[in-house]
Amino acid sequence: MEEGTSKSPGYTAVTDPEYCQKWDPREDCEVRQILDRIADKWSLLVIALLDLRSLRFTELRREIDGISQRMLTVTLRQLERDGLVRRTVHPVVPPRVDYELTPLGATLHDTIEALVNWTEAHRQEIASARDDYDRRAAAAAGELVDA
Amino acid sequence: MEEGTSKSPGYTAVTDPEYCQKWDPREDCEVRQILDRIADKWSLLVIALLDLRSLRFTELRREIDGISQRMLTVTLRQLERDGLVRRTVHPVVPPRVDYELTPLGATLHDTIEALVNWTEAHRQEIASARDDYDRRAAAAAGELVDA
DNA sequence: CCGAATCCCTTTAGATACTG
DNA sequence: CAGTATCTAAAGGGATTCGG
Repeated sequence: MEEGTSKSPGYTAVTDPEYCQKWDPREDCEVRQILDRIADKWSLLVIALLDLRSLRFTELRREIDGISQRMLTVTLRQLERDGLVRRTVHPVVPPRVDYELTPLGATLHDTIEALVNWTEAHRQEIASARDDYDRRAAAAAGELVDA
Repeated sequence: MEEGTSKSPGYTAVTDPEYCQKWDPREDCEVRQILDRIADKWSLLVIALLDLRSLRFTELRREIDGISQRMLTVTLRQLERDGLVRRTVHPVVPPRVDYELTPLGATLHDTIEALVNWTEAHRQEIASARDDYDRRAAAAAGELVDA
């Protein structure tokens, strides 16, 4: 166990201090901080859409059903700050702001695609797992009433 | 463009109605619903840890710095409901509850590893992008004061 | 008109005390 | 030990307003 680097690059023993430090949320720009940004409800959606083609603010808003203007603005600013998205303001009337992935943002393509594909591949299993769980929970609640 | 399935399985044109419906957050167990669960701050961390080995409640709590008991409980319940995590209660004193990935949960290994590896590989770029952004923002604020 | 900043209110997360 | 209950803090959504 002295080495343990060949099999799984990002994974080591849970008790490995280096592993724990890497995940420490207090360190600036450590894995947790970045993961919290990427693994975000809206960020992921924005990146997935911009990976197809560059879009305007309103186009994104229309595509992402349920997002508020405020959260779209906030999300885009965070992604811009992290260098994943480029924001281009066209000084025209009416105003036009285009958003596109930067080269860095584009490197997320494979990763996000993998995530989306996994989700699509397993949604039926998850749906039935939820049904099972809910049915059991309902049954357990029924027993409590009986008792 | 009639086919368009060879290159990128999960990706189609933004205006494709099927693509849009797939992402509709109102549909039960559609992609968005599942993605919101997987691509969650704590869920991802829990799954990554359980992918190494099964852990007890308190072990998870200790490993995931910053998580509250409540959010760990909530997260684990959601993952259990979705069939990704199995919860085993040992009827002993003091009580002992073990959490492990189900076979379904284990299939997330590659995907999550890819996400973690991407994060590790690009954290420097993101850190400098943030510095750039913040320095520019500060400079812009300075100009406003001057003006 | 579009993009975004602001205000207000609701929902959710986080901290802590308590229980089987 | 492994949670639940409760309270407080913060994030998110909606409507309005403003600047270009």
